[in-house]
Amino acid sequence: MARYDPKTAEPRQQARWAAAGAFRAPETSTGRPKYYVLEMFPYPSGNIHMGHARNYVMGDVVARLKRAQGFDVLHPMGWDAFGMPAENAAMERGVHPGDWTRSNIAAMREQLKLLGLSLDWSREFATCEPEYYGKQQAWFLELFRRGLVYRREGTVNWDPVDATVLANEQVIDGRGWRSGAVVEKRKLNQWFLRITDYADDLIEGLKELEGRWPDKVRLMQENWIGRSKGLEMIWRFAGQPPEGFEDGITVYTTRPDTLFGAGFLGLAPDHPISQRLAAENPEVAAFVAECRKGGASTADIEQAEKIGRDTGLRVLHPFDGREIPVWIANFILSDYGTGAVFGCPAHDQRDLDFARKYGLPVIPVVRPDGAGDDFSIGDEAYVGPGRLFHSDFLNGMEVEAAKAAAIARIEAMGQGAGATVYRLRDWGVSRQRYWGCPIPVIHCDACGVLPVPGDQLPVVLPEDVTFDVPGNPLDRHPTWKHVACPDCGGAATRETETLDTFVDSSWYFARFADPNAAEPINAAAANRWLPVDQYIGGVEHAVLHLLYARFISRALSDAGLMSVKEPFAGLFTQGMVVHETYRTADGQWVEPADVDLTTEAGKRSARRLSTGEALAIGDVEKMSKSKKNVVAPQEIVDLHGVDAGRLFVLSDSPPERDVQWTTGGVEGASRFVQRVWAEFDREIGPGAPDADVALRRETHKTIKAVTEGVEQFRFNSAIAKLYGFLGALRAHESAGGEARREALSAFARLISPFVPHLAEECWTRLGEDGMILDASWPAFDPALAADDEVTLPIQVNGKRRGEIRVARGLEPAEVEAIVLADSEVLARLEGQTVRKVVVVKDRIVNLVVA
RNA sequence: GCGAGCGUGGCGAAACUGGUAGACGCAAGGGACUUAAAAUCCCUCGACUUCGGUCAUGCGGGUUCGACCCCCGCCGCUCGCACCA
Repeated sequence: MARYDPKTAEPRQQARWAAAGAFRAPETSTGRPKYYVLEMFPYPSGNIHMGHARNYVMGDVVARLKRAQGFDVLHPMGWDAFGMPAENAAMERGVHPGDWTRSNIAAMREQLKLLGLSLDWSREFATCEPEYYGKQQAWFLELFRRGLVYRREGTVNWDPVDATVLANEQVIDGRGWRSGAVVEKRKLNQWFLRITDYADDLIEGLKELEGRWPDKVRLMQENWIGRSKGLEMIWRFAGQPPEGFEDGITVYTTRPDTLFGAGFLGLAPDHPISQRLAAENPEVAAFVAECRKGGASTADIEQAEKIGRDTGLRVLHPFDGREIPVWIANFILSDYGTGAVFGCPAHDQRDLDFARKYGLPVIPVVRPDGAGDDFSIGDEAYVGPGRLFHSDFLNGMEVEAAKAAAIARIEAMGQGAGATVYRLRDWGVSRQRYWGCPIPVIHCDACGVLPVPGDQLPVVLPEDVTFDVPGNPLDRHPTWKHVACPDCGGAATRETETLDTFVDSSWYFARFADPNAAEPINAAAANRWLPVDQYIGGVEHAVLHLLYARFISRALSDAGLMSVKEPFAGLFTQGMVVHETYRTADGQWVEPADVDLTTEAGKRSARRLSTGEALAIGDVEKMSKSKKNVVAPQEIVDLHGVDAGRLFVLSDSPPERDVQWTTGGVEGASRFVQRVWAEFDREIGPGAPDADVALRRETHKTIKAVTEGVEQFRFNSAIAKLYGFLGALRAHESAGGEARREALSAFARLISPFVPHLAEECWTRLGEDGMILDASWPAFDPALAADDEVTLPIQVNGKRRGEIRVARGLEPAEVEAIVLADSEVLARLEGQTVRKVVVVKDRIVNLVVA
């Protein structure tokens, strides 16, 4: 009996698949239903790690299942190839970002191909090539014409050392992640995409995704968009208004019911009125500067004390005419609502803290049921339900009714209207960087901002750039930006900013439908393949990529480029691959390949193979180069074969959870591979009636369980069933003939999504001519998948006291009769009276005794 | 602070809709084969036990014939958002 040798079998099968062009998705419909499986495409950092591998293997399992179930499957791969690391490499090592990126792609493509994934490589593309980003420029200009792209001044994170804008994620504790410099807030003219136009639609769309997207991700998106309903109203000045603000101060509130409790009006330090006052009064200017000093990091905000300054301005309460003081306060956000609030200290904790500090009035206007007129506020604002009091025409109403009444009154007075506001901001897409998609516009002093004419697209990045000084290489390039104005022909300049790389990944799934189309999106192909039926990736993109892609799909659909607004019908967010960490006494990290683990008296210890020194076993953490706790796919392929690695990353934990990589675990998977082969390598005997029937039952049960497991993303459970089935094959070793043949045929097909190379070898061993890839998914016979006898546990007062075997489907009354006549059961009861018998069909019997 | 999720053997975990808790794997222990080792195969493996059982799914209550599962209150961990008016 020959051992199974993955080293020869795996390349053999991969060559077979490649020769057959097996994974090319059909260009035209075959009449079979379509299925689009996609994993979030990788950034070409240079190496495929186990986290990537697990992600793609999950997609591969789905792709192979769907193919076997008779779908036309599209399962493509590409590269999210623009971005900062390539420029960092250029700065640190003098290599061109394009060369660095393309050689990384080549290396990673080779590593990926080791995994035996059923990918349609004919559709591969990288977003850094003009063939892709040129099409992106084309649709960008279409959105520009439709008013979804605009330019305005916005506040950005500016890194003064690298001389570039940083995304929020790249600011860590107020410092640039690369330079370590304290990040400044700067106002810059920036390009924005009008994602807020789609805020409602993006929320509404989430409802349709219920059940196919994780609740968590839908909730995160909903919270990120942050829709809230309330009242926007004007407070008129008492006395002389400041120049230019004659109308009053507009505030937004979600608690118009508490208007009678107003204690002050608060302005953000950046509010135009604050700015105006600061310009006139150095003391106010000093205060505003003080507010800004706090720093933008979350920790700073948490620590920051509430500070404020009375402006001396007074506004009139719309209902009772009281004069209300106007303060500038550091805790009011300039970019939410209107940047101004009315403070109701009795019913808002922040307002209460502020009012107590500065001696402002605290007027309770909502009291809980049962509280009297003396209901007052201590250190805690009352935010619960109740009825209004101290509130004139609102008195006695419940909160919701009072909100509606207050809004109606303000509307009738012409001082405001009900309003909906969002937390979501428009998407700032400008980056002062080289390695990105050039924004295809031209600035002309005479004609303004103009789109690059269609026949001049793509606007291609210049190759000859330098990275020896900080800042944007495009901006200092000697010739690239100087062009003739497309309108007047005069001297003009190109936009030197590039697009946020999240734009690149917001439509690639549509480009995969036809990656060579002349137009950005081949509508017919996109409409045929989209939406992506199953999208798989990390949860870290819950509100970034996944929100942007939903927005861009809507915008492109509205622009007529395709007609699928919701790009990802199903989403699965997978967990990471984590590994123990090891370090030497002097704190150096040691890679797992150099570690020898032993267990003695239940205590695990680690030694460094190369030096023999003792190592400390550290926490289990996400695999990372810095902690050296990485395992390269190549290592696993060399040691155990890729099938064992594929099996292990899916078998040990549920796919949404992190999986801990252990050598023991892969060895276990490798043993399974060997045992499966050994089972297929045995001759099929004549059989024995009892064993044949028993094996057939196991076969059909397994088909049912594994199919359901894979379809529901319970890969670990499905694999456990497959392990169990191998046990059944061995337990019923006398089974033979058709029963065994049926069992092995089903087994080979059931394991094929997980260990496709082994499955092909087994298929051939069974005497099949074709590839298992072309075999259909096994079907189960429901009658065989269920036993005809069941074991019913017998409980007495809820404790298990015995069991009986009865025919499946036996009616409760009959079961009851059998149980009550059972001598063992009667002996158990010791003469106690049975007061009640609970029988759940095919499940359990419970006797309730006195 | 707000929101969401999780908590089960030495470890990763299973348990469909409230119905035999711990499937499957890892580690460990014992045995077979071997001159020996590796590999392979077989057995044991939640705790306690007077071997009848008893106790066990973070803790404390509750609902139910019956609770890992539902409800209430705690504790712990993870993630997201964070002065959002």
